[in-house]
Amino acid sequence: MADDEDTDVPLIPELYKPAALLPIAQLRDQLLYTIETFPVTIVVGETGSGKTTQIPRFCLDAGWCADGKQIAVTQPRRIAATSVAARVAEELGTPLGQRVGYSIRFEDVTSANTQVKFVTDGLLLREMLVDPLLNRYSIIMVDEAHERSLSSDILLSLLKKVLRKRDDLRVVVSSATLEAERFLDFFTPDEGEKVHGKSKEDYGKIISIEGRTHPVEIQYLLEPTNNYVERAVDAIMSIHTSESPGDILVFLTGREEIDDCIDMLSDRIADQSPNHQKLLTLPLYAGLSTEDQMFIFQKAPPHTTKVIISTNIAEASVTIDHIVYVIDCGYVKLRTYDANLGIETLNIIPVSKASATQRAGRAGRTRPGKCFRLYPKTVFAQLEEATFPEIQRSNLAPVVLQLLNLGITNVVRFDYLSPPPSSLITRALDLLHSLGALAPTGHLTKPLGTRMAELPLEPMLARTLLCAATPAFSCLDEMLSIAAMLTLQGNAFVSHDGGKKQLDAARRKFAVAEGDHLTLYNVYEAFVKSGMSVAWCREHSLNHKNMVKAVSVRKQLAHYLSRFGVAASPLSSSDVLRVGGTPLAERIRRCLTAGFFAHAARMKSDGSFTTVDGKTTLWAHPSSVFFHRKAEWVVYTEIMETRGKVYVRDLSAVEMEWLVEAAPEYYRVRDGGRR
DNA sequence: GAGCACTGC
Repeated sequence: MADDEDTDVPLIPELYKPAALLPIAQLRDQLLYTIETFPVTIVVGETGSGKTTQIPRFCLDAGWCADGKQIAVTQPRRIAATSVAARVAEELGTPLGQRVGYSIRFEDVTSANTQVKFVTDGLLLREMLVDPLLNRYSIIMVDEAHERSLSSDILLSLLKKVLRKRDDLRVVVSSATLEAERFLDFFTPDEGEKVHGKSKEDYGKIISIEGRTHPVEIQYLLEPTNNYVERAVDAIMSIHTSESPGDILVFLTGREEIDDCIDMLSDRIADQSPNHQKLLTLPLYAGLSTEDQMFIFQKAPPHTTKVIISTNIAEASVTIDHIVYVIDCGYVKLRTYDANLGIETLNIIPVSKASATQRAGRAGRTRPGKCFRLYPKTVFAQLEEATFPEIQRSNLAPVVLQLLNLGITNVVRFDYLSPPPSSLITRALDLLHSLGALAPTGHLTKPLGTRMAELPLEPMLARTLLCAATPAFSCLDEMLSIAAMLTLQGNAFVSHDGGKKQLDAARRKFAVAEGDHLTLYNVYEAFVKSGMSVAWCREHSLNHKNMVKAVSVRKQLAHYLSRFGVAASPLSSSDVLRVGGTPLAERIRRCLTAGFFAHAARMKSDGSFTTVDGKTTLWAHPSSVFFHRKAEWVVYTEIMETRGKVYVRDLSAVEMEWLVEAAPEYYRVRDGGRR
């Protein structure tokens, strides 16, 4: 099997099946007819239907690339784009990167001969800045659209606009059943309206493809439970003692629950007789190092049942073969954004029916399976049909900035698949205005606003980086490293052997009194000096894969800046440390203030912080140097509420005067009693 | 005092 040998891909995708055996083969002619006839085709297909690999092949064979045009297939995740491209290339018997290729951030495996290109949806969005009508493509297929990710939603809106201008383009949207009608309605013209001579009826069509999964028997609890972790342990033990042997996948919501579950399970296993079939429990969540994640793919030893206890990562991002039993707690941890407070919150909420169905399906991939839902059937009936779209619960500043840069001036009346609440858009516009990206006319400022939009960074960080290049701050080299480290979102450090103490000790070695940003800078510098060593990372509890990613991000950011014609000021090495009498470390913190002035807080005597308006109490995240140390004013780069407590991460000590200097208007208005 | 679900440019 090709997939097993594909060492570049860390997680092994679905089992290989000969193309001709897939149910989709029988639908070939109907699919091609629909794509030829209708501008929009909605394909409804379960996982395992072969739609992602076969539809591009059919279109290729039918001549959709004859005139030098390409077929693009978008994926929400990098791993999917690369692994599916590899499979299609193999099926066609061509080397990857020739007729079939992929393009993801930092990796463009395509050539002049490429006809079918797999891309992440975010990357295709960026491509629209250069080629707004996507003229090089004859067909664009948006896969996994039912996941309703921020970028696939925006992409669909933009494709609708492009279709109004290009009658030769075909759009294929692949979706789970429940959302298909919604997608079709979105694309088709209104009643009585016509687009390129086509009315609602002849503009789009839905085609269903059956999957090839095995039946999964579903069982429910009779009564609701208030402790699903305990019930999960009960269910594991009951499968272990009463069902035929088979690997088990358990869905819980987060790391702590997973650890608890494993602890409780090991207590219960200790009671078992030694000659019984054994249980091997393995945690799975994104925060684990790659090596630890790989354990789940290893075959269990003889007479051993694998029990994988996972977050939502196993629902769509990671596919594990040979799972026979699924245990679903019925909840998921989901991020929402409070536009009034500007705070993101991680809440545990009930899953949607679509999610529950997807989770259950994980049991039937290789043979008939069973799914145990840790809630009553009546509860399932009341679940939402689909997960709340990301666009309705996110900080929209990055999206709004991107739309404005694409020339969409009225972001309020933009044709969203699901319009976000206006408070989210207003908040985003306010922020962009305060950062100087937005002119009073509603257009992006030039060059600041357009440059901020082009950088693959959130707006506050983009502005910080652009400020770093100005003579007053002169700290571009340093800020590039800091920005790259910040994109790791707190995942620079990792505990290799589960030792929390070791991790904290490693962190302390790099810590400096000025705060977390300069600490991150020290980590980056030390990593590069180590020769990007794996052993060095292990010794210092650092995630090597992520550190390498920071190096790539830094390179990409530097490339953008040089394209803007922005470079580090040509200071001789003796001048670098002081500019106009200001030391480097202070310039860096002043520069951070210029981008993150809206994220200021003041420390109280008990070690907690208050926001500038005095309304919210914040706590330094335990990973921050200010978890132990004192400061007065700080700016922070990230804020998130978990379990009723608001945590800030990545803090730097600043002076009140710097805040007023950085944003006199912002702070004056606040003193005047806004909000 | 004690901790981030998951993606992506």
